[in-house]
Amino acid sequence: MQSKPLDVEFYSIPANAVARSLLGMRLVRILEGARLVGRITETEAYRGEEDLACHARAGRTARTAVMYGPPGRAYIYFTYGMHWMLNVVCEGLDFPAAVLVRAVEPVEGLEQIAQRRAGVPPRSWTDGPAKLCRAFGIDGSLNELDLTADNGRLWIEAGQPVSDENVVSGPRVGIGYAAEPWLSMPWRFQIRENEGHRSDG
DNA sequence: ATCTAGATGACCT
DNA sequence: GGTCATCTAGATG
Repeated sequence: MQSKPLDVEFYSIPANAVARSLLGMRLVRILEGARLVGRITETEAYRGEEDLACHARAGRTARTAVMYGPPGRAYIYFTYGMHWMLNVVCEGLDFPAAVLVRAVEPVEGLEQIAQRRAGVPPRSWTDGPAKLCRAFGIDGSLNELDLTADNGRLWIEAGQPVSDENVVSGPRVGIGYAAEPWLSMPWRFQIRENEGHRSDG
């Protein structure tokens, strides 16, 4: 399936809407000549300086400057001393907003992914924001990259859209420091089948 | 299945 | 100097 990167329009709407729409889209990474593809299954939206969970709550800094730039760029940051996180900038110029890609389902390039995640069970290869970055070789060198351009390294393509009945939304993860209403804002989205792994009956 | 603690460095106050 | 949009291994039912 050959496709073009999603265009700037896709990212020019409120970040929570982008986060919802990104479910089912395809994250594509060209790494050492190999093509890795993952179906996006979980996202989170962060929007504005008022959002106390958003990095931009501290205003424009060296780190958050990307979020104030044009939509469709990658915002990739380092945390916990060892983890990279992939976000896509959303909304308009000078309004800081982004969507964190929290999980994907491996679709292509399984051999390369398996290599990068050696010793880890397949189910856990890309089911977390830092895990997928490791599996896809995404790090700070790709920060600020334009994901709407033909950059030959990283972009997002259209995929099979997910219907509302198959989407679960809820509060964002790991932001316990934030006050209400931001703490409970339902800006985390995931595909229902990926919500939990229970098989009871 | 669920909990806990440690890793490890950039970032903001 | 404390905090962090996390992950993993290890211990416990």
